[in-house]
This record gives sequence, structure tokens and C-alpha cells, in this order.
Amino acid sequence: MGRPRHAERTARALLDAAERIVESEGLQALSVRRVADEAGTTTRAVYSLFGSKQGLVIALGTRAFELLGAAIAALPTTPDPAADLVEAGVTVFRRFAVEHPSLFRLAVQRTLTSPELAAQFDAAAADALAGLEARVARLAAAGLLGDRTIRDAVCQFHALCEGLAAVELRGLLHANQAERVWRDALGAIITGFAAVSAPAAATQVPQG
Amino acid sequence: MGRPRHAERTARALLDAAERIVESEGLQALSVRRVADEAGTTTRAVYSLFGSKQGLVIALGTRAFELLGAAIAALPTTPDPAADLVEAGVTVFRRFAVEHPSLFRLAVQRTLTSPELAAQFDAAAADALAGLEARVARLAAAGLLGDRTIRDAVCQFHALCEGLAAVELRGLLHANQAERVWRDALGAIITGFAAVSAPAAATQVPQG
DNA sequence: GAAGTAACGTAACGCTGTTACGCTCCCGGG
DNA sequence: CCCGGGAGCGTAACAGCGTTACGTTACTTC
Repeated sequence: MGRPRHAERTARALLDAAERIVESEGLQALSVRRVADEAGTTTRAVYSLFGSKQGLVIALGTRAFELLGAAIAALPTTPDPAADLVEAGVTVFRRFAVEHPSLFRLAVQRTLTSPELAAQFDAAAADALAGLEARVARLAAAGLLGDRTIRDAVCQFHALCEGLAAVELRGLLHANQAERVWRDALGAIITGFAAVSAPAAATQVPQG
Repeated sequence: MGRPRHAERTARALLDAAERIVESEGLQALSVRRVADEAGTTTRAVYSLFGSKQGLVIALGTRAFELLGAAIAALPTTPDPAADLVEAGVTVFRRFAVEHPSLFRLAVQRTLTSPELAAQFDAAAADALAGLEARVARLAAAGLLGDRTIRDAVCQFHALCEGLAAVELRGLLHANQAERVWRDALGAIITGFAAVSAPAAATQVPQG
């Protein structure tokens, strides 16, 4: 049935070309014809192997999440769970955003048109963030999470990392101070986590 | 010279149509032909009045920032600067993101292809965020900012708001708990601000 | 009222994602 | 060993996109 060997090679070539184009010129430079040209094939191959341009983009994003997840898993741990979490944010999130800005926008920020396309990333994202969740769980075990759910704290920490990355990619952080601002912000929210349930909000909502 | 009266009306009709389309179907549904059709004119008008599709999109984003800035300015203040800052995040940022998700993605998150197009928003964004900066300055005046710059704290707080909005728009926050998670996260980082310079990072960088 | 210029309708350009059609080559059953 | 069939994919076309050269129109100024 068919010629799967060659197809595998073609699919790899297409993905490699797509990654090269997106990383060097951004997602807007990615066209089916150009990917096919640079991979030495035709547009038809993209549709046979990936179904559509969206399929190719999803495959790219999945690859990006594999990179992210592997980077978190490879990070060493110390006896200090708070420092380890800061390290995960700065070394994994920030590093990935700075070194692969287009892939970051594509996969993490989901700079895509169609919303159901973005939903395709949910599974891959959850896998990649498992390592982050483990580090937050260590904070919880040390009693440094207040009365927050681990899930909530992961969301909040993740949100801060993603927002910092967005702000930095927009050029709002001075290059030589960016890492300090990151460490400072991540440290602040972790410090706040250790206090009991968001005192600043207490004057507004009596917390149900 | 020309017929400026009619032009002004046409420009307004085009902007209104564009806003309607983007808000109801997202940025990917916005095409020059369709905007022109719904405004009762032709594509040529867009190029005469806005220069290009980008010009129209920039005008839309500028309008979004005016809304945001006005919402911050209209917010009342209390004697508690920390609570006021939380309120700004939840009532202005979150509200805008939830009620106008497409405009939020367009203007704040800059879900756009071209990077120099996104830079057009910098001035409008700075204006809109002046009210936020004022509230952070009140925190600083109360001695609740540690040794942080106001500018840095604004960036960090803004990053957290933008990240929370991104996470919520992705559907990761349970609808009935979203506001609590927001208040909790904003409260945590503000609590952390009051502590002296990010203790969690102290074990990693000795702070130059 | 004459003149000139901004507004903008028409029709076309080249590009995009996508697909119907047909050839080609590999893999499994006889 | 070979041969039928289905997967890979080259060709050429489609509709729709942003953009623009050209013409016309109508308003504003002198």
C-alpha cells in the first residue's frame, strides 16, 4: 500500500522547511507553495501528508511543545523548591521565547486565526506543562502555596511567564535587565503564594 | 479639495463594519472586500482613506486602546492602593478581554502578522497604560513596592494581567472561578512586591 | 462659475489555500 | 516472481485575497 518510506522522508523535509521559514521570517512567511519548494516537492504532498496547511502548522506546534517539555524535564532540581520554580520560568519559558520567538508565538501564544486549530495544542501543552506542575507540587508540599489549589497556582504562574514573555518579545524590557525583571516578578508571586489567600482582594470579595 | 464630508462618513462606516466583523467572527474574517461591502462602498475607499488593510487594522486597534484607557481613567479610587490596583486588573483588563476577545487579541496581544504593524500600537498603548502607572505609583508612595522601579512593577503587573487574560481566553479557567483566580494572582504578586527584592531569586543571582 | 483635487467605482494583477485528475512507484498476495 | 491496487505526489486549475492603474465624480476653494 503506497510508498510509506519515501513519504516519511518527505514529511520530515516539509516539517524542517516549515520550521526554518517560521523561525527565520515568521508565520506570515509560511505558504504552502514555498514550503513545498524548499522541501523539493509540490503543494500536493502537503495535502497528502498533513491534510491542509493547518495540519502542517499543528505538527510544527506539537514539535515546539516537545522541545518545551523536554527542556523542563531536563532541568536539575535543588533542595529549594521556590528557587527551582523561578529557574523553570527563566531557563525554560524565557529561553524558549527568546530563542524561538516565532515558535513561541505559534504554539504557546497560539497566534493563529482559527480557534479550533488552537485547541489542537491542548494535549501537547498539558504534557509539556507536567514538569511545571511537578515543581509547583513541591512548593505545595513545602507549605508555600497558601490555600491555593496546585492547578490554580500552575495557571497563575504560567500566566505570569507567558505575559512576561509577551512583554519582552514586544521589546518593552531593556535587554540587559530582562532576566532581572523576570526573576523579580516570579519571585514576587511565589512570595505572595506563601501568604494566606490573596489579602489584597479581601477588601473586595469576602472569599466564598 | 476633494469631498471630505462624505469621506469622514465613509471612514466611520468602514471602521464600524470592521469592528462588527472582528468582534463577531474574529480577525481572520476581516477582508477588504467584505468590509467595503458591509460599509456600502468598494475596496478602493479603504485604500484612499486608510492606505491599506493594515491602516484599517491599526485604526481599529487604536480605538480599542482608547476604550481601555477610558475604562482605567473612569475607575474610582479608594484609600487602599493595593485593592485599587487589583480592581484595575480585574475590572479593566479582564473585563475588556472577556467582552471584546478579538479586539483584545488584536490590540493588546498584537495577534498580527507583521511586527512593524504591531509597533504602531506602542504610543496608543502607553497612553492607555498611563492610568495603570498612576495606580502603581500610589503603591510605591505607600512603600509597598520593595526596591522596584515603578516602570518595572508596571511591566510585571501588566504581564500578569495579559497572561491571565491569555489563559482565560484559552478556556483554562473555570468560568465561575475565573475572577477568584485573577484576584488571587494579582493579590499574590502585589503582596510579593511589598517584600524586599525577590527573595526567591536571591539564591540564584546575587543581584548586581 | 471655473478649476483642481480628494473620493472612489471598475477591472485587473499576482498571490494565496485548496482540489480534481492522472501518473508512478512500492508493498503484499498469489 | 509478478502483478494488482492503493498511497505518494506532479500538473493545472479554482475561488478568494490584498493591492493598484485608470477613469469618473463631486465638492471646495478662488
